[in-house]
Order: sequence, then C-alpha cells, then structure tokens
Amino acid sequence: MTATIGEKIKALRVEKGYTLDELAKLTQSSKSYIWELENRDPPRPSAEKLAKIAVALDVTMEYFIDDEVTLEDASDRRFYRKYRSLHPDTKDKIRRMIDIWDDD
Amino acid sequence: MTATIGEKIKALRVEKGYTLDELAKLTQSSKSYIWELENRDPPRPSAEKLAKIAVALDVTMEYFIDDEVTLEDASDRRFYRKYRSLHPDTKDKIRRMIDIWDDD
DNA sequence: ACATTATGTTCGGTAGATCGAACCGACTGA
DNA sequence: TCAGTCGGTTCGATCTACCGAACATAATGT
Repeated sequence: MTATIGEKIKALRVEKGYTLDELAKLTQSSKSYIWELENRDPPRPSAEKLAKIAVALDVTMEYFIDDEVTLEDASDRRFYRKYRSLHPDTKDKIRRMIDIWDDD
Repeated sequence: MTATIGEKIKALRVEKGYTLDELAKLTQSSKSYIWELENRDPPRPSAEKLAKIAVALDVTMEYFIDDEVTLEDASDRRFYRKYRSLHPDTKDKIRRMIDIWDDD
C-alpha cells in the first residue's frame, strides 16, 4: 500500500468524477498543478492547497500525509468537523434521524 | 479573533516551553524558518512541515488552517462516536441531509 | 473525413519556501 | 571585565510550488 499523495488525490478525484479542471477550480488551483501533484515525483504542496483539496475531496489533510489514516477515518472526521459547526437545531434533527435509521 | 498560523504556532510552542531551536529539531526544520513562520507576514508552509509541527505541538493540521476550531464540545464528541459506528449507507444519508439543511 | 470540444500533458517563468550562517542582546560565571 | 551560552533575528542563496499558455490526444457530432 502506502500510496503517495498524488495517487490518493487521483483516486479520489476520478472516484468523484472530477476532471483536472474541475478539481482545479474547486481548489483555486491550475489544472496543470493538479496534474503535477498527481503525476510528478514527490509532490510537496503547501498546507493551504492541500487543505482545499482535502475539503473538495471530502477527506482530512492527514489522510494525504499519514499512512495509517484510512479513507473512512478521514471522511468521518471531516464530517465531524462540519457537524460541529452546524446550528444546534440542525444537530438535533440529525440526531433524531440517526435514531430512526439506525434501528436494525 | 482569527489568529494566524504563526500566532498559533508561537502560542503552542511557548506554552510547551520549547525554544525555536528545539521545535526546529523536533520538526526537521531550521530555527530561522520556525521564526519566520511565527513572525513573517503570511506564512505558507508546506503540508509536510505543518504536519510535523502539528505532531510536535500535539494538534491537528486543521487547527492551524481552519479558522473555526473551537474546544471540543462533549455532546458533539458523543455524537461522533456514534456516527462512526454507523453503516456507511446511513452515513451517506446523513451527509446528504446536512447538505440540504445547511444553508449559508 | 473534418471540425469541435473535452481532457490531459509539457514547459518556462516568477514568487516564495526553506536553509545555513552570521549576528545581536541578555544573562551567567569566573 | 571578559568569555561563553542561550534565545531570538536577519540575510543571502538555492530549490520548488504554482501559474498561464501552448500543445497533444481522445472523444463526439455532422
């Protein structure tokens, strides 16, 4: 395993059906740079860029850097961060939804 | 509000009693660079560096870049523990609901 | 077949990330 | 008083992140 940053980015990008240009726009990058990240030797993006890419691909930055972080971990934690920022009423709704759905 | 990356790094560093040199060694950096991160205008470190600094200072990378990182709320944490154990399909549903509810 | 469009690739330039080493002031001990 | 150490600061040099624009290569429509 131990996929490189570039491999992880590319895998997530195609999985989500994004083109280079689309991901570039989502992350305020140029498509040439996204391509370089995916294919060029050891990519060393700035924290800013990687943060935007992580948001666009719905994972944490750590997923790209740490080898131990699994995909599910990363997207769960990203979700959690978003959840925390929600309005209390919305949180409430979600909790109730879970109680209903998670009834097996 | 909205402390800069540099301010956050410096606050954590002094809180932990590290000198520039010590933090530099812990993060495979030069002390001059640590100083620049803390004091120079808009620091834009690489993801690699920031990851090492985050580990050394015992926070997540996101703490440095996401502006809205507050103290963990206990009930949020409890929710997160439950969420993680859910079936992936259920997680998916919840995500979609949030996208609908979360307006702004 | 040709024209057009969508996607991916290459390249040269510029700004900035990162370093080593020198420098400075405050402190300590002899 | 002087030498040494310690923490922080400045600076010049090197390497590279990141861009725009040009180029290539499907894919699609007529």
